[in-house]
Amino acid sequence: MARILITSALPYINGIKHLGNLVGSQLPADLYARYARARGHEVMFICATDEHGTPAEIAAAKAGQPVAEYCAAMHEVQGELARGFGLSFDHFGRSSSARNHALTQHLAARLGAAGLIEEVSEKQVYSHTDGRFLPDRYIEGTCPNCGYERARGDQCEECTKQLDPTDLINPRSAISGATDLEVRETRHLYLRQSKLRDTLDQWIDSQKGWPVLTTSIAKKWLHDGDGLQDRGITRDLDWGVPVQFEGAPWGGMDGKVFYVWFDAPIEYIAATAEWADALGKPDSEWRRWWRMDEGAEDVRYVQFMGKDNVPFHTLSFPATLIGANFDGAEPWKMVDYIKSFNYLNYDGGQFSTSLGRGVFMDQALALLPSDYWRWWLLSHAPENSDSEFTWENFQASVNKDLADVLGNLVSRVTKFCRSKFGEMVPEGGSYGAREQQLIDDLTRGLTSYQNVMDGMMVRRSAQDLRALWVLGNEYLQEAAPWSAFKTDPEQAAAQIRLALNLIRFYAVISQPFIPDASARIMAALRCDDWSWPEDMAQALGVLPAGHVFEVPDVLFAKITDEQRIEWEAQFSGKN
RNA sequence: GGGCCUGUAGCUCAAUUGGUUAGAGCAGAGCGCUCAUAACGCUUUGGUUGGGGGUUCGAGUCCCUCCGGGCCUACCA
Repeated sequence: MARILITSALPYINGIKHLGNLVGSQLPADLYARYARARGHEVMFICATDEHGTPAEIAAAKAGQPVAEYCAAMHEVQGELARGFGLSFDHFGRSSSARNHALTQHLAARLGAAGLIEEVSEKQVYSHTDGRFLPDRYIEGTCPNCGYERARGDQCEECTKQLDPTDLINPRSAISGATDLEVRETRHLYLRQSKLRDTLDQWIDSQKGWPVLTTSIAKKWLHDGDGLQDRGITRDLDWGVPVQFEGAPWGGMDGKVFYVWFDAPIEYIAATAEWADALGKPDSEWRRWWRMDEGAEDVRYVQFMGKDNVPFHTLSFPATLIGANFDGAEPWKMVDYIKSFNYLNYDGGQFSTSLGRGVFMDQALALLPSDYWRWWLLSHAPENSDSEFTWENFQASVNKDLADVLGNLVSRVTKFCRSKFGEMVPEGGSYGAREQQLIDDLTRGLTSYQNVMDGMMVRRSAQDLRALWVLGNEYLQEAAPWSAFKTDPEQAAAQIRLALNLIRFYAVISQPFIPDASARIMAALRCDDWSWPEDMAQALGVLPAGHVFEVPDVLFAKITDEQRIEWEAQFSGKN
């Protein structure tokens, strides 16, 4: 038994996330958390909403709400959707929490004490109409290079030239279209992460077996050009963690907040504190997960995220934690493994919130139970390259894997038993060579499944699980209890007794992928023994002869062609 | 422009890191079964591994080059 700390990248607050966001971090993290718990490990699974930054303020303004109200409401919405998808967070926190305010300020002060904070004066574009400073990407204008009229302040998407906002001709606010822009001088704090470059480089090198995607992105940032650059960690915004606070080692920072990417990862820690608070536990309970000197030395920490999040998790967040321990007084737990994902595309293009293109979490749950989505998304997770959602593929995979291979197996076994023996595990007969072969095959298959699950090989795990389901159909075909019943009912009884236990076994091992269906199987079997199979023969004897069960409803109804066609049209984004 | 990833059967993906005849699932074809959600099982068709060149006893894997797809490039998060 180990202690495993799992965090999923924080979903941003400004709207409902689409399936691509889900499969890139929260869903695989949940798969791993559920599996780790099922294997008997002590798990702390943390997620939260990422609530600061310009987009949150703009989304709130659009919704006509104060930003705090907007975030509180969206947090509830996202939390409800997370529950709908069966995401088993130990705590779903908020980066705007008091805990995160305090911890972010504390860590910033520590970085200041370490000499890793620098005050920098820079010029930023201020919009009078919007009443705010505008990030480069929120300024639009004509590209001086190619004449494209909707170039953004950081880069022209037409000719890909890198730009400064001041390069733009006829600059305007992308939020309001206002042209009363002004360049103002403003002071900000920079994290001097360049000073930690070699430390970070060695730390990355010392990690074993990280995905190429993770290390290559980190290495790029460490060594590209002049190497790792210092980074501004404050912004001129209202909504966020105040930079000026009591005991701050700097002055004159009133009215500024920390940059969202500084406080967001810190929320992993703060959310664990929120967890303790919610349960009335003392601080020591969360600190034993995060402080090496307070019990976290045996914790294994795994992070899940999309590739766009990798630089912050491999560089700036570690720099924050390393810097905060400059004098050895605060050894924070650092990540042990970063599982990163590529993007999921939608039917030949990208998911698009603005165009209404693709399937979003709320829409998905309105169409089908979460297990359908969990299964398809996980079995097609974009681990090695971007992958693609198509309705045709979704229909085919789900119908075949869930309805035919697994659902129908449950159905044929329970219904056969009911018609021949009643809704009770039949007694009599004994297991022979074919049953032993099944046990051997299952043992081998389970070992492989466990290995790939341990290694967080998501697609491969789905394949292995499915292969285990198939073994059940193969066994039934060969054993043919419907034939045996005619000549030797006792043998048929033994075969069905095994098959009913097999179904329970499948419910247990499939639970990380399809928790609701697993729970329905277990309820129908009137069994609450979820113990992970350690010995296959024993696991297939959990339901004794005489145990009463009931035939469940169809586990997975098939997706019809009519439904598929309708959904294709509904989500094409052309309306 | 620079960097990284990627291209394998009609489709979605593997290939133990250079090692025998490139494998699975789906789709297609044939056979079997009749317990089951017209489900299941068995057999089977299908490949110049994007093109070309090179290194090697041996290349899907390494190198060069060309073509295609994608991502990142530090103030969206």
